[in-house]
Amino acid sequence: MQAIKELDYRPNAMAKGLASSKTTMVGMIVPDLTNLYYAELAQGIDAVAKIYNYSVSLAVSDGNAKAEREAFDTLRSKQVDGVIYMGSNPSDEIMQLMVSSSVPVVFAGSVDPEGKFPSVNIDYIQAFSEAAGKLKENFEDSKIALVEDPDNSKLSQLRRQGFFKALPNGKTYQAEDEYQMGYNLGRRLLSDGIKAVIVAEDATAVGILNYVRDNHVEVPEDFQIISTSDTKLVKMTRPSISSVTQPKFDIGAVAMRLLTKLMSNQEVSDPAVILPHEFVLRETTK
Amino acid sequence: MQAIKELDYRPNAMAKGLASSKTTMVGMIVPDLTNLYYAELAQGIDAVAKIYNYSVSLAVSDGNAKAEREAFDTLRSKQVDGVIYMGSNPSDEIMQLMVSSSVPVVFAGSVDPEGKFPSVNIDYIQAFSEAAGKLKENFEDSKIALVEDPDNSKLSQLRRQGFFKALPNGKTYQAEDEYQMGYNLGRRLLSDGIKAVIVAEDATAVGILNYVRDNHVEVPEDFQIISTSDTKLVKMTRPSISSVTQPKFDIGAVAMRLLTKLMSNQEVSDPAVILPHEFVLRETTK
DNA sequence: TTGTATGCGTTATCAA
DNA sequence: TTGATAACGCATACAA
Repeated sequence: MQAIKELDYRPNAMAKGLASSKTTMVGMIVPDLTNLYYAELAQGIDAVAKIYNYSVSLAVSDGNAKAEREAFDTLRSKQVDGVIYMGSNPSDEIMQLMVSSSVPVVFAGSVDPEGKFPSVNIDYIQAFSEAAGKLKENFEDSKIALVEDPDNSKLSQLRRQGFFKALPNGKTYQAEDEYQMGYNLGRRLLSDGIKAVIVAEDATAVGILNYVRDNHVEVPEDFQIISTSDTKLVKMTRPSISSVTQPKFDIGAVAMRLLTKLMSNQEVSDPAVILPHEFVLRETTK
Repeated sequence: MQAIKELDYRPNAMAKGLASSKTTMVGMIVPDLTNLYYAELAQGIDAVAKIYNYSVSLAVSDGNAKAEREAFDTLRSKQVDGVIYMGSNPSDEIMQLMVSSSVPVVFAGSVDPEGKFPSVNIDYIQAFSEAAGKLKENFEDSKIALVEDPDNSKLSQLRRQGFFKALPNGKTYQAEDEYQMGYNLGRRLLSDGIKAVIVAEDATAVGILNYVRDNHVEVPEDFQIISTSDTKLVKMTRPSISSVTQPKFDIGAVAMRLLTKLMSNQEVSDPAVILPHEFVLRETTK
């Protein structure tokens, strides 16, 4: 203890890792850090990683299959003890890699299409069904649309399932998760006579809102919007956007906690954790 | 090559690291991932880290001295080959740790108070002076305010220096980098008769804008706003916010590139890189 | 060029 | 309980 002070000794993590075959490092695969949804998940992940003394190795996947694969590969070569996967549409390729890799994986705010991995999510079907229900009161089905990712991911399917459960005759539109894509879509929505939308991604929702407002349509009088991630964004617009809320920080935190259990071979009672969502009424609905 | 395929052999990064005393891992200290300014820097960092085959180990510092210290400590124990520091106000503590640690450090979008480390930034004095100049045309000095972080960091000093260079009789207000803090400050600004503000942080700027608008003040007619980070946020508000633009992705990228040079002991010609900024006129100024 | 031993800083094993 | 020693998987230096 004396010497440890005097020499400012610090254990060498690599030697430790080599000998114990544990790195106390987890990989975090994330599509895009500038997407606030994932950023907030990441904060939750980081927070509990700290508590359990894990470092987190970042791997931005851009949501494309190749980068995703490479991200997972470098994580593996780094001998991470586990990985948190985020992404709306995991490629078949990475799914295969993951199942065959033997490192524990948990999905955070992302749905595993085959249900092979533990995951933490909200009940998307229920959430989208409820959101659709709010709009049903004011408009006929055919005037209400779901704006979803162009991918045909399991997540998209769940959202659609919930949406159609409440609105069997609702419409669907595709737009990538970008502000400008939403803005561009606004034109089509208006010309198609759509009166209300549920939007899968916040940035897209803001884009739609701005297009609609820029074209002098009154919100919520003549057009209503419900967003479904409830990031900081939707509180910053005017009118502010009503939204399904998700406990994003907690989703990340619980996912990471789950992973720590897996990494220490503890039993996991329920591998598919569902956290509660809510609905916040703001100014784009009434 | 045959065997490498058959056995799906992957080199063990730890053994490699132990033997070569290189980890091909860099640490990234970031105050808050949900701050889009840092998120965009991080994307730039990650992009060139990939190119040079470095992994990046994430360490969220919350901008507080203790967490910052711990972040740096765990990075060191992980034997990272270098670290990218981000943060508006590095504590004395971490500065000391860094100088005494012998691992290469570069500051990205963050100013080193003592100029001891290589860094990548814009010319804050110039940028804030120019921004202030735009407002000077329309209002008298005493009606124009700089909204800055409450910390008295070197960065804040530079901003102030630029601001006062153009507006010797300008005012200053403090607000933490949060939407709500900006919103709250809005009240004081209006009651003090302020007519135009330059805001150091985007989220704060949006808060001010919304307060002002919510209280039926016309923007830009009766109140003008200039933001200075130009994150996605400022394009999403209505009116959209005029802003000093920063090449955030590039700042991160160049910082990481610089770090790779340092890590391979190459000479670095200019350790304090200044990247060009611009000004984008949007709807909160005229 | 190809092969062989030694060291990297720990953990883990086994003996004392 | 303590102490010595063999892995851990790769680099590196040296010998063949």
